[in-house]
Amino acid sequence: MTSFERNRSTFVNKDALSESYQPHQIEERDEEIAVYMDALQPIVDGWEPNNIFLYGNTGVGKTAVTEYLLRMLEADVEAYDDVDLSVLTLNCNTLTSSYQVAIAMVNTLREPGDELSATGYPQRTVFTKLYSELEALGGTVLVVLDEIDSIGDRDELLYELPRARANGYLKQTSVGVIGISNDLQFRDQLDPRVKDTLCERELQFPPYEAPELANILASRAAVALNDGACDEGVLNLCAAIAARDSGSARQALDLLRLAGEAAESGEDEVIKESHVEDARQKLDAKRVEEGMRELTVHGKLVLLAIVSKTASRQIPCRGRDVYDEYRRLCAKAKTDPLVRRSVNNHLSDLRMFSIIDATENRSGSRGNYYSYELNVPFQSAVEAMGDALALGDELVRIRKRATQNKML
DNA sequence: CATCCACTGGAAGATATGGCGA
DNA sequence: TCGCCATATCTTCCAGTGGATG
Repeated sequence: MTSFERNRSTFVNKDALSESYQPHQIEERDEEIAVYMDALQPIVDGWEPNNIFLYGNTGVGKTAVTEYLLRMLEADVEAYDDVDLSVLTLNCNTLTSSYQVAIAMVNTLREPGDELSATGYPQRTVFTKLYSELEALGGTVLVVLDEIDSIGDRDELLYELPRARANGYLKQTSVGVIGISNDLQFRDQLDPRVKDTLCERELQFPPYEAPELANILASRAAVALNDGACDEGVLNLCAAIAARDSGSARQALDLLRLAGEAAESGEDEVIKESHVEDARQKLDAKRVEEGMRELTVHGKLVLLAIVSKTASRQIPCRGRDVYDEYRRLCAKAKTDPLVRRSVNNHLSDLRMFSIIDATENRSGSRGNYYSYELNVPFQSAVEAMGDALALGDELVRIRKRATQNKML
């Protein structure tokens, strides 16, 4: 008689290493928490809330600390009858204007089925609808706008919201805005009037250093992993890698989680340093795939042009040659090619995603231009292209050339 | 020292798409 | 239906760049 048995696992609770996990204690952010609590204090005291602006790279604890403190604040404020607090959290990730943020806010406040559509209304109308939703809540409303930098320079809402009461749009409700930004430049490019109010209280989260990351990892590993599931040095290695490239706890935790998965799938009971190396490559590949998903058809064609040049070892490759290859691919795909300027835009997008790299060439009377090359493993790029372009035979040829040139 | 090359990238306008209200 | 509204993507135009060249 056979039976099912649970695999002996590296993990006890893998969730403790995932993005959504909320730890009971926040490590290594005591100073920030103290300043943050001070900025939130007026709410407890029954005064108008401060507007708070947080900035720092991804994975340095801005969102985690915010969630942690606001949960605590909501619980603690229960004790006071005269404080009526609501928290409205919104990730502005995919929202590219104040208009869209306002619509998303209204929609989170409304019942399902009664939502606004993404376009069609004048901006003023949307703001008015937002005010009436906020007014209906009453009391103090904290609006948390995570990744607020994605609205770029269309920041009217950030001007409006903090002034809503002063301008008579709200009577029953006081609004405090907590803006969270990954982009350090965003603060500086804000309209000066916005900066004055929104950045009333500012809080910068510096990148984590390696020892701090090691502590964070240790405390999560204690919950997530079996005792002895981890070789000496693995935590430190994850911490060191993450500290060097980003200072991000997110990256450190991802490395550990993926290393654990690599160990499990290799039937190893213990995570070793080699598994961390695997994890790192996986993370790289994931980054490319995610960047790739954002690309339009032409963005992909431009990238494919560079991939194709790479397969023939004709890199680094100047814009002109990329463009020629791109036009050839467009003809294959029976798509009208874009003009050169637009392809330039795609190239600079790809550069922003760090999928490609550009070096400046200044050759005097023969002009200045960029030379492009892939900035990710060739393999990951080819795989992430998938067959979205219906250019299967072209992909086959690229792979073949790459094999001949010993790229794969 | 002016000129030139071969771009880069900002600005503004065009086009297409999807949705509102009358 | 029509006139508006917002957005994404693309096009057109063009000023700016800076080392080599004569």
